[in-house]
Amino acid sequence: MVVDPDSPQGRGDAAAVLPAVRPGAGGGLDRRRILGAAIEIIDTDGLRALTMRRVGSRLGVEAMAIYHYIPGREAMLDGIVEVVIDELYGDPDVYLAHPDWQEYLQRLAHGVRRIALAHPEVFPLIATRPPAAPWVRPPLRSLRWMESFLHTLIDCGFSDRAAVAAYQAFSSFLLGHLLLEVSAQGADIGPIPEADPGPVKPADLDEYPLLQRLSPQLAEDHSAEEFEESLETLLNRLETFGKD
Amino acid sequence: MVVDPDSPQGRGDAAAVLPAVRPGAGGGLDRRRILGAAIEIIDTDGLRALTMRRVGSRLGVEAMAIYHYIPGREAMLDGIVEVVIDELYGDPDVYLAHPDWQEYLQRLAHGVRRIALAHPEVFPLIATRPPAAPWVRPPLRSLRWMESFLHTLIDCGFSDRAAVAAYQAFSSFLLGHLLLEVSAQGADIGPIPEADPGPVKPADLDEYPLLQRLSPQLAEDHSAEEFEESLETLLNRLETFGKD
DNA sequence: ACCTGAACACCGTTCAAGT
DNA sequence: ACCTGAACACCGTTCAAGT
Repeated sequence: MVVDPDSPQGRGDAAAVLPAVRPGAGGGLDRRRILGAAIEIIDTDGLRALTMRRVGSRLGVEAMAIYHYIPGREAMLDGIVEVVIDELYGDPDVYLAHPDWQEYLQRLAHGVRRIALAHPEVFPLIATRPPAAPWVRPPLRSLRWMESFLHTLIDCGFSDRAAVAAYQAFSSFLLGHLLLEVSAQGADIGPIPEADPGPVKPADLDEYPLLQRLSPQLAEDHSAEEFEESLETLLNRLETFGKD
Repeated sequence: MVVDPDSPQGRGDAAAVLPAVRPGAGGGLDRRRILGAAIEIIDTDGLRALTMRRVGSRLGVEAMAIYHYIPGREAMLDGIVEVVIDELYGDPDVYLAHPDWQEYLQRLAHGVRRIALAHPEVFPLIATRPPAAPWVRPPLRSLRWMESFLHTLIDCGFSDRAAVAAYQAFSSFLLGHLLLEVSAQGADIGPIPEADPGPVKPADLDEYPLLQRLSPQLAEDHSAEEFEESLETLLNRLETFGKD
């Protein structure tokens, strides 16, 4: 039909919209700076816009220069995931001593949620990249956070098994909720930021009387309250794990 | 690479000799057959191997022929998601009258789980493709299933609001659990089916004493039981929604 | 009516060469 | 030491042309 304006070959000026991080002179390339540029590109133009060549040009450099710091595109994606979840370490709300494990998990959950909402286009990557080991679960997919998580719970009297079960249940909760939340706000940027077609072509809804009746309620966004409620329920459930 | 041995028999000259009698028999290309080939490619070689050219060659046809049935790669991905979740309709365990909503949700959940495990490389697509409307939630992302879901619950005495809340909670549960489950079994095929590096380089674990101690337990796979348990918990929680 | 050949713009990645 | 130019093998997609 019509050429997709945000497809890679579209306009190329898109690169011009984002000012190069450090025009020309560029003080030294490094892994961290490259990953930062990549994350900015994803945040503004979506995953599909992430290209070795484009990351290079954002840094005032040819694509090939990147290979001196990061051994390829796959490694870049892994690095992006790592950098984004590491933002948790800079979050004073999370990285602190906590009175009890409930408080710890509350802060941790909200910290991860903040990250997901700040980088909605990156979160699917966090959710689906293969983890370092099969027992490392997204979205808390760093050994450091796993250690912290398990340590805190065991310190609070959880048995080893209960702590492990809690990690798994907590991961599944966060993954489901947050992926749903970012996907609802249009992650993966499907077609185009084109004319909003309204809430689904009404024609489609004709065959679904219930959807038609409920679509106003379906469209209401209660994700924040839902998150709090489900988190509360989860914590209560974990409490029963603790005593085994 | 190598010609696929179970691709449509014979050069397609047969189709030239025999005028297409029945679309979808032997030689005729159609949307459904194309999507089927695409799904087989993903199942066997992963998402990254899915290429217009490769789908074409699997069907004994040039890549460009596909564009007469499907308007591009994005549309193909959407079609794949649609076809895979539509497998639910063929599942007699699911598509049946049910004594109560608990039974219905149980069967539905297990049906979706079966699909996820049958197509672990497709599930991330189901999880992350932008849905038709923001209120359509993966993985139950078809209007038809949403209608069925809401209808069943409302028939069982749920209020409109409670039914909607149940749909959302159910979606989040399925998404979290199943994405975790398929990602643990190595979805998104990271680098290559190369030499298995064992369960994480032991060097990494040196700094994480707890992970070291718990790694045997972390590696145990209890996903099936966890699924049952969490589903049970969810159903109990939904029961409290019902009375509002 | 249905498919193809050739072409285009863009990829990731390599490697020898430049500074 | 750090980056680039040129090249290669692959993409998705178009369009006019073949049968």
